[in-house]
Amino acid sequence: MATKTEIRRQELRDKLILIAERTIAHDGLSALRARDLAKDAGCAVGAIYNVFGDLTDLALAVNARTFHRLGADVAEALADAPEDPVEQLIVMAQAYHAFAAGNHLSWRALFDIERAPGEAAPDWYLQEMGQLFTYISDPLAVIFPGRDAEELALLTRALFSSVHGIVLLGLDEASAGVSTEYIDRMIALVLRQFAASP
Amino acid sequence: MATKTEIRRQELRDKLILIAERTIAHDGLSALRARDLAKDAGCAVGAIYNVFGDLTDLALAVNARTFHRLGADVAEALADAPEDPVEQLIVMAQAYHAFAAGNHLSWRALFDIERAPGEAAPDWYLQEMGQLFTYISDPLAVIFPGRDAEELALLTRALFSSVHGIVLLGLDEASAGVSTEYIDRMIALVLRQFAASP
DNA sequence: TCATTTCAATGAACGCAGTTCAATGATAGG
DNA sequence: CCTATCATTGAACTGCGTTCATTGAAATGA
Repeated sequence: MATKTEIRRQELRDKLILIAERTIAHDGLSALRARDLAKDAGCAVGAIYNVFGDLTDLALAVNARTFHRLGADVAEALADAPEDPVEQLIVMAQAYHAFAAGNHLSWRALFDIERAPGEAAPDWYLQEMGQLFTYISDPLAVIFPGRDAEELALLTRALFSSVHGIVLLGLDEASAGVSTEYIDRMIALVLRQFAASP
Repeated sequence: MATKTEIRRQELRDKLILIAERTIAHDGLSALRARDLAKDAGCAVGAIYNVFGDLTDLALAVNARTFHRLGADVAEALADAPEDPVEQLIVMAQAYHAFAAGNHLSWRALFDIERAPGEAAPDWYLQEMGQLFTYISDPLAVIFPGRDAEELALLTRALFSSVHGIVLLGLDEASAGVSTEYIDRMIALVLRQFAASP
């Protein structure tokens, strides 16, 4: 049964995630502080630890939502993309870039939580990642019909990592607002060049 | 004149950098603690702040040395590389990977110090980065003789970022020791494919 | 050489984090 | 309605980077 306590727990959980989401988006992961969180949520600091193991667990809950939004953005871009598989790759990669640029601090938080060495990635992470990889490998299979599954998987990972690297280093020095255009050009350059000779 | 005080200052500086280098290499940037440092160096905690503005300055001094070692490794690999420009790119990228894998925590520290938004990157960073970019753009100019300077610069940045991304995400899940081989294969795949149609 | 000034070295103390836990208060079951 | 249970509380604990009044050594000039 759903006891009164359980309901309050769930409500506090949701409220904390919402506040943490706002905090991370505005001021970054490092601005997530237990006392501020408690004040904003109208609860005691200890209450946070009844609902989350620690602040990292809360941040991971936020990351799960962020990753989900990211996946949705990429999926939407793919749905509106032309049929040409190379253009599909470019559109998705630029959607990835647009999300990272428009949600910079939230996106950074996705990678700024280091899990202990040897610890497996969370399930939702693998899930969403697998979805993204499918979006990529489908057009790749059209572009490179001769390659076997293992090579396609390697290509998929490699391309995702490449786009991620371009966006990561590009946004790092995006103090001037100039670089957004350059990042999109780099993405298109790499992907077009990459797919030019099947 | 070199006063006794200045000599002691310099000696302490060097000793602290050495200890910090060891600490970061063994246990990562987050293991750099003022009190441990002082104990290991045989000085008071306050003495650290006579020589470095704060612990970040010390970590940056370590990073400068790490980046220099990285540049030297890549340069050495390039010196031993065959004449074919594509192979040169691959050899350098794999040397980058080898350095990152063999100096994982030190290499991570290069990117884990976030500078304040709007703040320019340190001079030594731009210097070494420019050197690396030259190593890349030279073979690229041979592979793509038709492209103009701006496009070559963009290609250079894009390729560096791509390799960086492949190594970064690859090493992240290198809990199992399997992935080293996969990372090298992804690098070769991307670079060969990229350079296949000039 | 010695007196005096100057400035480096010290480490206890400060502020600010995350996290804990004994005391308190509300809730669920009889 | 009573009572056992368990959630909630916030002061206290720990550990961190950093500071600063005090101490002591080094440089300076007579």
